[in-house]
Amino acid sequence: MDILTINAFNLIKDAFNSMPAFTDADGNFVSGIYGALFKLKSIVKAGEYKKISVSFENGADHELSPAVKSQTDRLKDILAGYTDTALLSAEGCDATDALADFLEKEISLVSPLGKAAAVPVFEVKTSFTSDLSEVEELFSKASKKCCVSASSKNPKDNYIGFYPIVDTVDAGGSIKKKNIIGISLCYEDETAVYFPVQGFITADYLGNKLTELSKSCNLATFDIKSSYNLFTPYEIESRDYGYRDDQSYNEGPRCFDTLIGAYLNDPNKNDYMIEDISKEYLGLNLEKRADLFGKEALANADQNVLSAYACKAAFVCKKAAPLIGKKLDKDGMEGLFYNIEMPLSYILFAMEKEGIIAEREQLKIYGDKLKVRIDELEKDIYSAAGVEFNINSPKQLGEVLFEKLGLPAEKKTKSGYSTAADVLEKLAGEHKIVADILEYRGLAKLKSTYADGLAAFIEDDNRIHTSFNQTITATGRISSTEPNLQNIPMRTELGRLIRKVFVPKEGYVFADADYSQIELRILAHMSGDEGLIKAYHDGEDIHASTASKVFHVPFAEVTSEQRRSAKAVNFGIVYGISAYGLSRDLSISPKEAKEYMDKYFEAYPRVKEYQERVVKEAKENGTSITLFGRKRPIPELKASNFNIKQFGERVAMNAPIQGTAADIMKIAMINVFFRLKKDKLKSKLILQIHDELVIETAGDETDIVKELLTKEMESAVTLVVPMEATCHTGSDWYEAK
DNA sequence: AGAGAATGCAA
DNA sequence: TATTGCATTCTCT
Repeated sequence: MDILTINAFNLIKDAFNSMPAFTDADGNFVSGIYGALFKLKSIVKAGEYKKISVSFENGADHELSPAVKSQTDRLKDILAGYTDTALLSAEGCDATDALADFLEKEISLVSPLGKAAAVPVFEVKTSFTSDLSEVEELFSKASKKCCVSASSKNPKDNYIGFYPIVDTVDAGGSIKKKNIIGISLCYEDETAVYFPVQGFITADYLGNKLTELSKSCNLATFDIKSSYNLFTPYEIESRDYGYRDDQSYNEGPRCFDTLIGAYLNDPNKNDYMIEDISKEYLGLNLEKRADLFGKEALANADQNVLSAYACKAAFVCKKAAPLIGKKLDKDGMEGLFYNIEMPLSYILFAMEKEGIIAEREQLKIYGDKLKVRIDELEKDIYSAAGVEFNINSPKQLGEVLFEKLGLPAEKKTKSGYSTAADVLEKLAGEHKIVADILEYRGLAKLKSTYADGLAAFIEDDNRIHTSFNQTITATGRISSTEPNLQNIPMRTELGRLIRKVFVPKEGYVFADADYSQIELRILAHMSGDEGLIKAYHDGEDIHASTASKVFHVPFAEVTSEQRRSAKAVNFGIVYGISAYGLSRDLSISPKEAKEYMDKYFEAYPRVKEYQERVVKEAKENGTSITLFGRKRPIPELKASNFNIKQFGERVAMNAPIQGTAADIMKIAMINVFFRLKKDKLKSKLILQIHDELVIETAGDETDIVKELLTKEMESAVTLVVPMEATCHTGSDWYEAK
């Protein structure tokens, strides 16, 4: 009777809906929590009830918006912090002053300023329309309002923001289909409008409108790659030349991807969401897409909510683009952005769209073959162990090996025994089960990740369409997901056979070209080391040459063992070496490894100077930089923790080299792509694997493409050492590599 | 369900 | 106690 039970969901919902929403510094809604805590405090203070109980029971979960749900969860966490945990139980806790004080304190914590305050809000008016004549008129207005003169310098402060709404739906296997269900347009500060794909307003229609706009206006969006299936910007459509190291991007209208720009400005982040860009560059809290729509298909979303969201996003693109651009300019990355990354985004789109044929039946046969052997090994392992257990579980495997069988353990990981391959290899002599486990592991990996894994990505056109991601890596490399086609096995013959399922279409072959030691050549260039440069000019085997210098033996007398060691040292140098790391790689003592390194630096003194220089500069500027101006901040260098600082130093040594290699490959891709286009060849660029490009080549174009590919890669950049690329052709990827 | 750890594949 | 990634499986929350 004296107890009041309050439902938290209703509390949050009422509070959230009855006042202007605001968020915390991370962009999460907290106004519902704020209101709920405030109401609770009032009730406690009023003293009408002796006991208070907050219930988190909820019968209609699916009807709640994600924003309400997440705030309710957070409220639960907050209230769980109260000393009397009966607050959350049915009995309830006493409505004391202590509870009121606790609530008061929590109220002050739900805002970044220590008190709740409304944050800046979007002042843009939003609407939507599917009326053809209205849409026509709006596009025409946009075009007039944002027209950029083709002759005079582009001020780059006036953008038409657009934001496509893309719905992702499962299409079986691991395949996801992406549908554009509308786009929003923002061409003035005050208003934005959303055009749902509907009736006469088709995706094609909207795409053509955008292409038209791109002829005369600067367009800004977020993740432009995802809108290329809607439209091709005029600058791409009309382009017939490769990379240009000039400022022609200052003339004529350009497209601006705020995602790519934000990535270049801060490449260390893991993800770039438009909400973050809104917050960071404009100080505006754009609602998180997941908060508004949850996991529901956007096609079913409330048109008003979707429209408002899309409009605000377009507004963010319009307003953030000039600011992102200004920062790029200030940091000397405008050229990198306009001359490399923006055109590259289209190339990646085209490569994804093209895809690569994977033969389903061959993959199945391969997988079945693996299965036979896996089953055999499984049986042997169980009988040797005396129990059946999950071999894939490091925990269970560790128990079997190190407790049941009593093999000597190296307790290495946080959660128990390490069963990593290098540990197991050392135990191979102890028990015959170990070799079986290693073989089992290898085959299971091939089956699950490659045989079965890849098969799930084969679409109706018999092709795998990977995603190339341009804004993931801290160094400027591209990455590949769903599936990752940049880590198809190569080292072992059995694994390498997977590549046989990747074949060109009828009448075509693969042309596969890779750079020869691009990173070491870049090191030679950037360090200016005469010995390294000379070795490359003389066309020497660089690892043998290094071995000759490090071990002080004539070039002709270098043993294969010495060459192998030298190769490992060369790799280590590129990664930012430590004696311990090298010793582990070569299975030698750290002392010996240190000697190798000292001799290496004696042989190539400018390399040592170079490494010291880049670390010093990185410490001064807080960033590393590539030949083409790509920057990577290295906050680790300021750390007080020795290991973290050491890591920062290795990063400072590696990032300019790996990053420059990435820059060069991107330039080569631009040159290759637009050369194929200009020469109207049927052959298409389909894969990039960091230092390797694959072209699906029409049979009658084989010689031309081989020549073109090699030449464009080798001449992408001119360094003090020659760039060398080797091209092979074949009727599958295995043969072509 | 989602996160993190362990493992292993590539350049 | 070497650089950059991504996928799978297991395990815990």
